[in-house]
Amino acid sequence: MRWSKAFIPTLKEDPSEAEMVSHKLMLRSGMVRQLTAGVYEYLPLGWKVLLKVTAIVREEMDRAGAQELYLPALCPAEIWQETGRWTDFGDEMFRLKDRKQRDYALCPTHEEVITDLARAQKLSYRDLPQNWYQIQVKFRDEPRPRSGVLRVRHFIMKDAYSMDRDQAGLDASYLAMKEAYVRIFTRCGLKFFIVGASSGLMGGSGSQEFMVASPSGEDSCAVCQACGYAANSEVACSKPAAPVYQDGPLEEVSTPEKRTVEEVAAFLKVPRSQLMKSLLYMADGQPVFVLIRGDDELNESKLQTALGTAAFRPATPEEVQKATGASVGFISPVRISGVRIIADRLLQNAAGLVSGANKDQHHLRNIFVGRDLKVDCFFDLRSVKNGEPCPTCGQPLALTQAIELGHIFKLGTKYSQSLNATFTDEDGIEKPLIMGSYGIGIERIAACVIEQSHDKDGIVWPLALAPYQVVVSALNVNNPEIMKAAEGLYAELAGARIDVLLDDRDQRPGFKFKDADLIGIPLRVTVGEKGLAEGVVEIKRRGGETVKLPPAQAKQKVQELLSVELFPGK
RNA sequence: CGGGGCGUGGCGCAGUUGGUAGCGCGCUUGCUUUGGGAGCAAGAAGCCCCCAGUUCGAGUCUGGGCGCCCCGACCA
Repeated sequence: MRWSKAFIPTLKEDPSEAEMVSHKLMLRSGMVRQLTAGVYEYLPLGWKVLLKVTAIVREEMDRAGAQELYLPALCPAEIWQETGRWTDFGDEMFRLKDRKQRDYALCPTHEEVITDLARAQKLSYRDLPQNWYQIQVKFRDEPRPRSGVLRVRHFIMKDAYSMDRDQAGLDASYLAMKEAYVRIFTRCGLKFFIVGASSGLMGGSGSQEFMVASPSGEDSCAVCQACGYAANSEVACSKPAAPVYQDGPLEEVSTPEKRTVEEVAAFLKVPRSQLMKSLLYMADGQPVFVLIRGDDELNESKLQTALGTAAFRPATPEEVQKATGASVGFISPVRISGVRIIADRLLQNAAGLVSGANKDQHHLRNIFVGRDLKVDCFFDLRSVKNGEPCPTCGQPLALTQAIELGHIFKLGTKYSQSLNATFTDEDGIEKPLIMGSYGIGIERIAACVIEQSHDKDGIVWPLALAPYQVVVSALNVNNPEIMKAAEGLYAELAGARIDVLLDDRDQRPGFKFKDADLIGIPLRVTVGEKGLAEGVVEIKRRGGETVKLPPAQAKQKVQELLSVELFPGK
């Protein structure tokens, strides 16, 4: 490609809407432009990078035995209604009607479609296992798109779905995908880690996420350096020290206008850990008390698992009044009957607690959980805090912000059962397919690589993802000698099937260097008057050292540098 | 959905007590220049987010919308 003909609209200044480095650099390097909130256009340079990413993904998925197919993004409501997710997805699903007023969705994910495909095939155990994948656009009406290409409403995903006859088969399929993911992210040059994760709306028995540490990440992960325990905070647990409780007679105390944990603890001169937060939630339309220690934070992901439903929310002040007779801040399950009570495990056998008296401006002291209220069930409901002991080895856990790049799920039979997707086993009996699902955010890979690999001048692409591997900079297009040498090299490199860009723009050298650095091309071959006077061209690694050598040897040297970088360690 | 910020040439921004819009970058043309985002000269390019008001007169004041960004909530 000749730069003079290429559409690479670079920007000298940072666009004001961008906050993250990757966002700024993607805009400045002319990779992407925003069309509207959470919707991006990929310009030629950005698209080339995505093509490099998807090529790696395809190679590794194929190597792992998966087969590529292509499913529609437009999908009728019926199959979503069959699994219940027409409702579960709520506002996050883009919905539309056709001319006959039939409901459709723009698919946010494809379990329903793939399962529908599988059930129509009347599979035999002989056909199994199967693993089908696609690289395709997904639509999600995010409440708040942000961070450039990281959280968007329209994005490309590689999604794969495995079908097995039994759990052992699923385990093998899952492991194969996990290994493929490790290879994919490694080849993309990413530093990543794997955490145990919540299955959320997807359902199923277990899942893991592939994470890249980043202060801008939206997920928090608890990681143990000592034993390797790593989990998303949605599911992470810890072994906090067992508190010592002092028992005493239940008593009511006046606490005028003291509503929050801080206010009450300060007023009564007790540590926050001695308070019991009594939260009233509405779950599937029924009130439920959720109890947690005063110094802990309720983890809503864990609460969802405990409640077994996603349809829950904090009760309104009116609902609180109706259930307890008091206002928010002065309630507890003590002396309340007919309301389900769930509590964090740390409150098991807890005594001497302070919580609301169900009477405005009053609290209770010395609440003894075993005596004064009856908890229906204890769960782990609290969020892990930085530095708490690891649940497996006891060493301190570190909380790290991270970006989710991929997520793999053991779905089991959630979709095959609700959609009746079965196979016929050896014994002639139809059984539900045991399924797994595996996703990778394609754009996120590109953004995370930029986050991890850039300097003050711009992107530093690893060779595997670079839109061009080499740029030949002809420093003065009005000098025939330079142009002859540059054109010659360009033709030679292109002929060797190297992705090469010829900077033949009528610009000053500094301008060209800045641009080349900005878009992050790994190797730059500089053809200028200075060099030619000595009979050499210069080959410079992005952000690295320069070698000078005669033009005739340049191609070989470039190939050498490229092959070293493409197969690191070999 | 709560809180905050911002909408003015393609991009980054300025615009005073209300008086008919400007700077830098980019773009076009010419000349000079050519090793880290050149200089000079001449140009083109603006429904000042939209709609209503107030006013002789609104980018500026008032009201109502819409859009975008950030924080939180939410979220494979």
